[in-house]
Amino acid sequence: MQLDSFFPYRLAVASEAFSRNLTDVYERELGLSREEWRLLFLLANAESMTSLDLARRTTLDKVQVSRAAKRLGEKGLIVREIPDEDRRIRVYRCTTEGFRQFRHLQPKVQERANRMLNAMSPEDREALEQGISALLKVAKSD
Amino acid sequence: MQLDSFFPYRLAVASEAFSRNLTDVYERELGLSREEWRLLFLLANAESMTSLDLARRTTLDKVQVSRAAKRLGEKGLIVREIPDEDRRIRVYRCTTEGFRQFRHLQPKVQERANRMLNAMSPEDREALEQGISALLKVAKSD
DNA sequence: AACAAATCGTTGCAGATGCAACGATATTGA
DNA sequence: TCAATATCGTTGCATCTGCAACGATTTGTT
Repeated sequence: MQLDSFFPYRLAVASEAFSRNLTDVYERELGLSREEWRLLFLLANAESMTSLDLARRTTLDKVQVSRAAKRLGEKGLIVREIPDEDRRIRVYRCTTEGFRQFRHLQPKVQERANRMLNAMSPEDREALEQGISALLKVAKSD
Repeated sequence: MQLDSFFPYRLAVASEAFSRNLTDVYERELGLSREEWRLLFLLANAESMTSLDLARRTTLDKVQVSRAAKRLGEKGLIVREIPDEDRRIRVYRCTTEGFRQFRHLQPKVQERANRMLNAMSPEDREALEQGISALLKVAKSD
């Protein structure tokens, strides 16, 4: 058995290569890490979210959320609020600037992703989508 | 557009989940990182390899190879040699213990991978294999 | 031969990461 | 009520990581 034919390895390499390609975009344009990008993505599409919501929906733990949110705050892209109902919790929302930057950036990221996906045949693309969906179901629970 | 339906995100989540599952095995059994596991994998299937060979075939850079190899050496799983032809280069090879541990560990890792893959339907599994192969081709070069 | 440039591996350092401990707040139960 | 317990976010710390710089060695040039 060769490493290059070991499926888990191939999956990891493909995913890393794809991811790095996208990271290039928001890293260079806005200086965002992948974690920050994920939070901005969620917050740009929601009125507001708590840390726990963010953690659940990004597969980040609370420390990562806390730090990524802190940096996004320092960049003026999101703001943090402490609700009176429960002062342990933090509620985040996009700033106007955050929305603006996201609207500017998202199409570029999408375009970069599409560039790679469009380099594949429609059949391969569909297979990939189907395979990843199926894998998500079985790998998540385990 | 929701984050959960954004393909790059789904790919990353699936890959991370899969990878973490396998890491559990060689992390717990031998205290190996993913980098170390990759090097051991290559060296257990080759007579010997140089740092450059290892780097090329693992998508690790030379620093990662150097550090992972150092740790594998400290664990007695591989040895390092400096060839007389070119004393800048390092040549690595598995120790008897390295081969032994790999033969012991590899089936367990494979089994864990198979457990997840077998939880998928044959069609999904095939689609996944096809999709990842195609993705590797386009994402690597870019 | 001798010096400049290139190659290779390692190390130092700054920043990132994961984990446990902590402080603040809220909930529970006696 | 109030003390014990649980929840949430942040911080400290040890470790890991990526990058540039470095020393050792080899190659190329004159």
